[in-house]
Amino acid sequence: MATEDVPLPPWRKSRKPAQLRRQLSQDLIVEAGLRILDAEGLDALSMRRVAQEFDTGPASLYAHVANKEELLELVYDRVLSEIRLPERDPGRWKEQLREYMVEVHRVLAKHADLARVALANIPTGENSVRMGEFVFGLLIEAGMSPRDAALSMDRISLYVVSDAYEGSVHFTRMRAAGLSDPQEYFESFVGQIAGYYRALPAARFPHITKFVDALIADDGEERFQYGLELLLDGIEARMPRTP
Amino acid sequence: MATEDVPLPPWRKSRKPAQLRRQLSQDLIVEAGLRILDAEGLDALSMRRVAQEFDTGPASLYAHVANKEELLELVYDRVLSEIRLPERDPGRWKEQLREYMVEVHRVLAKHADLARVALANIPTGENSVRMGEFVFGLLIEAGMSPRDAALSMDRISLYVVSDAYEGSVHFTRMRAAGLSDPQEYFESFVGQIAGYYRALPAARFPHITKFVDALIADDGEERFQYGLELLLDGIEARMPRTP
DNA sequence: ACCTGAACACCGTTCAAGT
DNA sequence: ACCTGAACACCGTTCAAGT
Repeated sequence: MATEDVPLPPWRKSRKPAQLRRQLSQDLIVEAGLRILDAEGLDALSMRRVAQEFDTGPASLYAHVANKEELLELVYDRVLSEIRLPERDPGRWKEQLREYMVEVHRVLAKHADLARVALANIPTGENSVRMGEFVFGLLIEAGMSPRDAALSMDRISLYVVSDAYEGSVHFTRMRAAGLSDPQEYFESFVGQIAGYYRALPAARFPHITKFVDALIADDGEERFQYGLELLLDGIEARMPRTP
Repeated sequence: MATEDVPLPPWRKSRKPAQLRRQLSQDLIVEAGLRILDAEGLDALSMRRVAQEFDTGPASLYAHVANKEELLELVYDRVLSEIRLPERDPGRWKEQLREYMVEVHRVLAKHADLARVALANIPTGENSVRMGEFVFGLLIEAGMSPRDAALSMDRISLYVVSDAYEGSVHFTRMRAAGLSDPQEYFESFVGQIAGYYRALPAARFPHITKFVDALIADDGEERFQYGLELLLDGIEARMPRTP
């Protein structure tokens, strides 16, 4: 993959001389991991698959990363580095917070089911603290108490990451089903859910069966927005008055 | 594990006659899976490990469950069956919703990292719809529009499950570290975080470094409660006036 | 219909041996 | 210091053969 070798004639035992060993590095490994993640998903991102990218075995990676967990955290932080943060403007804290959440969500959604890494690992990489300083600082400067700001920041992060992960579950299922058109997948999935709801016994499930249309009306993006506004309104209620 | 056999003398080839084959069933398999989950965590819950519980190989399970995913969903629904729901009282919708969220969170937290199954699978088992009918019906009866009720229910579920999962990540780490006292783990973990924050350059991270105490003040339970109230307040703001 | 052993195509990590 | 092949201890699932 790395260097395009001329293939050896089949009767020659293809033994690479030791001098041609690949020159690995942590950065190269992380980039390869990210490529695999984007193209094939998190489940395909194995140590063996990454090593394959350098025509070698998985043992070669352990000189540059401690283990798979560290590799995933490095890939995660690499992706977070794509997030650009504006200058803080506390007077517009609500708009800025909304924009921030949408931006983080967008970047995570771009990279398959990477959000699962964040959920499973409580990341503390460079970019995580950079983002933490932005949100925490914004809330503090807008007048919130440090305790409320810390708690709000924490809940905001959980919400964005968990919703991004939920979205990626659908994406992964779509890929597993061999579909490539999100629209097509979405309609067939929603159709199945609707059919299931309609088939439920109305006596035991009166509200679900009565309002199936409302239950399937909103897609992932609208659901994300709704929860986002719920949280923002809750946070606003805890913000000191600024009339 | 299942039947307490008298051990064979070592010189006897211990070959079970075919008539003594285990009598498997889906229920027995699900119960065994739940036992393993509770005792050793979700990562230990493999088809091979479940089969071991019946002194057989993993292939034997496939007559009763389609695959591992189905087994996990069955275990998940089995756990949800522990949740008791009260009579709906729309006048107390906020209290009832709070109690519901706390109850679901409590049951999930009891069963290791099972919440991961919910997050990865969009469950549609019997108990999921039972819970859905409760929450959706409560919001409808309290006067909410079907659309808002559907969206609110969806966000509530995501919040409870994702927070339960986040909590279980700590629990799993505690077990991996060989600790058994949550207090001990919590203090060492929080101590590490605090040390990391304090060591950050104050020029780039002025707010984090200044308010370390506030950032580490609240534990998982308090963070869960805080987000819960954020959501409830947001939902209340979308509820028609009832003065 | 249900159960089984063996096999297939994978995993992450370790270790001794190479350069 | 960095890279490697081989091995270890695992996975989920399939399949032909048994009862």
